[in-house]
Amino acid sequence: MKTEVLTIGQVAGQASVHVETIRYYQRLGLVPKPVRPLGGIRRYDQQTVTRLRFIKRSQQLGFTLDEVCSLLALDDGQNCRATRALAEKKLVVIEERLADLMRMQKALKKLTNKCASGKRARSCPIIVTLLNG
Amino acid sequence: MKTEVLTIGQVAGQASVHVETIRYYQRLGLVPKPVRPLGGIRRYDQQTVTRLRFIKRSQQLGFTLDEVCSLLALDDGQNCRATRALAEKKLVVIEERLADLMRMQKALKKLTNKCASGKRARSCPIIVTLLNG
DNA sequence: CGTACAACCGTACTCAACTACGGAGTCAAG
DNA sequence: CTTGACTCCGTAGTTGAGTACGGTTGTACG
Repeated sequence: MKTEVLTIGQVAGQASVHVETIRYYQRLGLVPKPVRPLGGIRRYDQQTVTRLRFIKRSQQLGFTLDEVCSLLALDDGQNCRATRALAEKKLVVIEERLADLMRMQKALKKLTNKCASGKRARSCPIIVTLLNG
Repeated sequence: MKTEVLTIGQVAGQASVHVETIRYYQRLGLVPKPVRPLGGIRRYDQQTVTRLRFIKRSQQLGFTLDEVCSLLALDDGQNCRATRALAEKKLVVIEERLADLMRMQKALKKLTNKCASGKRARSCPIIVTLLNG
């Protein structure tokens, strides 16, 4: 049962990450570093690929690497409550960021509309707003 | 007409920024650096406060300092077209980020709901999703 | 055996927008 | 005339998630 057959480059290819990224994650402790046989190169198994995909998916959900660390600590799936807590906290943060961006969107839309509809005003309404609040 | 009466600290206070931030902006060329009288301290006028507020408001709309630089170049208000172009470009970026965050929000909501409604599943659905995509 | 391509490793750099630090000089109040 | 707050200046550190560099081994192919 020799599953450790992949080189770091092959793992990177399968997980669609750069080799350097894997080495970076190893430094952070997110990905285990297989033993290096005397004077040889390290070999990885499929689990590493799985773990990298886990990390990438978590990131796509907005988790930082630090938080991914916590998620990985729960990856036996037996701590649903803790996992859900993390997800809910992240959801709150995301909704705050959403509110922020929506405020910006609204303001910018208003400004560009004012600008577009301007009857060649003496002064650009965007600049005026930025100057005077 | 001696308008240059403020110290950097007073400017900072009026604009609600840190002194160090002003000095940083000066290095970037966003804020002019008044001449320093021989062996004295620099004095600022109200315009500097106005400019700092301009910068802050621009940032609140999502502009980077680099972009604020371009906006400042247009601050005579006579280049409405160029200004609007900047605002519209920014709007696009913001709407992309909004879409991204909304995707995350939706996914996280779905996951936490699954988790909440789980009849003590053997495995946490969040973890399972992260593991298997 | 030679060549070319990987892997290994540590260190340093990137981006943005600051923030911190340390030492020297200046200024106003008491 | 001293004290304490403030200013000036340059340099370095912070955060997060990598990316780049450069030199040394390892390895697969012919």
